[in-house]
Amino acid sequence: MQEHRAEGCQEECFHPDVVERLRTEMPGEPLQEELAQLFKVLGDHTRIRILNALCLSELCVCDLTALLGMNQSAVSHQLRVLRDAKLVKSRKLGKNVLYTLDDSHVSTLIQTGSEHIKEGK
Amino acid sequence: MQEHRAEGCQEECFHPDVVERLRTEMPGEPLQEELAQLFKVLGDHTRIRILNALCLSELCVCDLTALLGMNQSAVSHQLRVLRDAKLVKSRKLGKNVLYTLDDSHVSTLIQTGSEHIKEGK
DNA sequence: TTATTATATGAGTGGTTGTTCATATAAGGG
DNA sequence: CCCTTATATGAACAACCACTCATATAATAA
Repeated sequence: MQEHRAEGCQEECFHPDVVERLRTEMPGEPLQEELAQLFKVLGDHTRIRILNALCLSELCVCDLTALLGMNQSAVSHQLRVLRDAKLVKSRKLGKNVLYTLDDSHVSTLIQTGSEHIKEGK
Repeated sequence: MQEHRAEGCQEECFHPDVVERLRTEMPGEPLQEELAQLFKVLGDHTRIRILNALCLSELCVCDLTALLGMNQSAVSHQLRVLRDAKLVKSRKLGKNVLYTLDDSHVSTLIQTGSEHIKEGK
């Protein structure tokens, strides 16, 4: 049958017209790449614990080191990753460096992600 | 000085009281691990492109393969990852399998992430 | 049945990344 | 100045992961 071939995948795909429309309506590649990079930074157990902690209070590196029970070096490395991704900010106070979340989007992302998990039972 | 030592890091950390409070107020480890896992799944260029496409329309595997211009096998592998993470759902239609976003949290996450990037200039 | 097509999956592999170790920088205290 | 402490960083290594290739499964057509 002709009509069925028109809906098949062998020539191109199931919905060639929709695919063509998507090419113009989808976000640009640079934004999508940055998005993936952002979520990649969020996708680590240590960094999630850091962000969850900073959701509740401003903390210095040794606070986080004590809270997470891990190497100070490892914590600093992850804080650098979080800072490069603009997920946290820092300010110096004497010998210490205090970290906070960069803006409200960060806590929103964590909140939404948590809800998704809980609702998935 | 005594008072300054009480605020220092050498014994434990800068804010031992705050850290102690955080231990009880923070989400449990299992949830945080699942959160990290969720974001890890979101943190891939190919999967982000798939999700952005599914934000706009239900699509079958060959639609996505054509849209992304990549191996069908690679697309199927990533769809499996997305399905395991409950980020997408699928339904069979003849020889095809149609994919959609699992729920609204997924598009909310992508939306919030995109806003964060755009506002970061 | 056999042939064709759409999708899924196991194995192998190159590239990425989180941690540890050692060291460097920076800020006070004495 | 020197000494201690808080934080940052470079190198190296192990673990993980996204892709490719080959093949398997599922569904329709003839």
